[in-house]
Amino acid sequence: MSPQEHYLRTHLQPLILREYAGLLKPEHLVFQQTRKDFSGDITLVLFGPAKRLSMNPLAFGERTRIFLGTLSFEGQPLVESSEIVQGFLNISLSAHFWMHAHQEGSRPTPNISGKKLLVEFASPNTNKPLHLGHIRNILLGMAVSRLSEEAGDEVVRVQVINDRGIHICKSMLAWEKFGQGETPQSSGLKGDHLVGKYYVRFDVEWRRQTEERKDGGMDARTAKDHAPILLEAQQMLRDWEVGVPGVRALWQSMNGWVYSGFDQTHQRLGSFFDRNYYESETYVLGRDQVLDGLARGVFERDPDGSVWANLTGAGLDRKVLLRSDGTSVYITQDIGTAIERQKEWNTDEMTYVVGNEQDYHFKVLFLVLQRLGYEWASRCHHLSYGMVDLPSGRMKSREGTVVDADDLMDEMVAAARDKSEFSEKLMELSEGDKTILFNQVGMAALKYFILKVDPQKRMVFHPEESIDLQGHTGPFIQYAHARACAVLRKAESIGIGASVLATAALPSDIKLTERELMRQLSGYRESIFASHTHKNPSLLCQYAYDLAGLYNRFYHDCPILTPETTDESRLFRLYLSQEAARVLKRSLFVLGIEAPDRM
RNA sequence: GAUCCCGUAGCUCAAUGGAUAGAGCAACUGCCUUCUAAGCAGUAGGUUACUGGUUCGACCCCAGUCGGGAUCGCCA
Repeated sequence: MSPQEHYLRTHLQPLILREYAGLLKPEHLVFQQTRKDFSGDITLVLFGPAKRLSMNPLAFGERTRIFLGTLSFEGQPLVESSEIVQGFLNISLSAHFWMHAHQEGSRPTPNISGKKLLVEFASPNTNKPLHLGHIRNILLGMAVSRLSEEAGDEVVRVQVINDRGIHICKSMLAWEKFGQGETPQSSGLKGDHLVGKYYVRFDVEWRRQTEERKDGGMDARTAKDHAPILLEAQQMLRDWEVGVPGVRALWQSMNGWVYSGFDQTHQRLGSFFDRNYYESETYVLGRDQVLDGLARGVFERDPDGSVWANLTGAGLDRKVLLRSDGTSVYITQDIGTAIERQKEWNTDEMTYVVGNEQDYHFKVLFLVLQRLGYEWASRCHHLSYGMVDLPSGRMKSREGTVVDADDLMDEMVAAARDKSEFSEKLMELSEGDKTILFNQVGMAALKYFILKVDPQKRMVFHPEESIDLQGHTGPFIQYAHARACAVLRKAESIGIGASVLATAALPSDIKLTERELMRQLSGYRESIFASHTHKNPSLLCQYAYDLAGLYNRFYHDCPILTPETTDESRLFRLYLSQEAARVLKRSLFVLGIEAPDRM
């Protein structure tokens, strides 16, 4: 809740108790920011309360309006003006109040919540490099983590790396057959890309064999499912499982290449983990829990020996948990991992950042955990996000339309460089500093592009057009910040530094833009809170964009260091610049975006 | 077939059940000899897929229809 709303609610309480006791409660009041076309800061919607009181909205509004007129804030009238328009009470609060409110609301909650959350994200396979889909996942995971931290929680970041299975065997086999000993060192290829190359190579060979056999008269299904290279890969998986030393050694070295590649990508993205889980270690987990559940009658066993959870009562299907041969399936492992992790970290909440194609899987998983009697299952949350599509539809590795994460970052950074490499403003920067800057700007464009969209929704990425550095973008917000920094630098150079700014006070007269800037600043904490509770970074994106836009307008409307500006206004405007810069930088930080001082 | 998600300007996206549905891109018009023009100001662009319903009020909630996507494996 914003400071202004909180203040009004609190101070309207006496009126409510006195006049409307029993009929109206403070929570029945609905406030919203006043729309642009009307004058006012905050608006009380009159319809709801009026209805509860069986009153005319106008009458209720007028009585409230008069009461508000009697309120004071630190010895001065709280309300500057107010008017009722069509069932809305528009209230302008005093500049004096805004001076207080923006300081109050623009800082994160000071106290630690004591809550510990676990966020699982990224969770790649080790047979190919990361792509745009992973980027969305990772950025969401990092952003919700930071949001939680900003809201006062402790966060544990983890990922589960799918390092075993037929997919990695395919890469390994193809490398053995066609690789001629190629390594990242020998070829200069990034490790994950090298392994991905052999995954593709496998597929090419597999298709070749399939076609060859189809031409030989075999039916398509058999040709594909019994192609020699696939059989070899399956044999390799069996060898891996029993621990054949050669296979294990190759597996370790190829996975090692992939991890060093992933590390580079994560470093550029600014993502990190407190703990990695490897499926090669966790895939055996969960079996015991399932058997235990079976013994307790939570699950049922079919005649063929397979074990099932019957979820039909909850509107879902029956779900197999153990195969008839007693081995685990995917969800078995997830059950085991969740339980293990809860033991290890004892968190208050677990969030899984996973694409919405697994919505059903997580419904089942949480329900099964609940049936097993784990009360914390109700605090598990699937942060489901939509796919990133291309204009042509879904990315398909078969058709080579997958947007590679590293390539994409390179392109964004190159676009940032193209835009301003020869800009006069950056003349004094060294080449090294420019490189850092263009990285910051390019990555900001990419991250903001992803994060500004509601996670739940599918989004479309245009390879050419989406590389945008103007308008509703990350660089726009960075730019507002850099602008403010430039003013502050200049001020400092003429002797108005931070210590002087600390003495800034409200001038006798302020412009609308200055007031709006204070109002926007006052909404920071509320924005963090909303983004955090809804696990939706796009809300914070919108907030930061609005703040940046407002600062740009302020910058345009309110000259600061010019002679005609009075001393008190100059000081105040510098102070507002400092505050805007601070909150912009903080917002960007939570979103995982850097805020350069000049650009 | 069943279930879930989505459908808003030419394009990409906003809008706790509240006022005349907002931004950006693309198009067009202005604004740099003055603190950063990656900016500011403006023009144009809409039957919120469609049909009903709920109510003081619906892009939002409910029912149905149409379109797009996903899931429903002893795959992961």
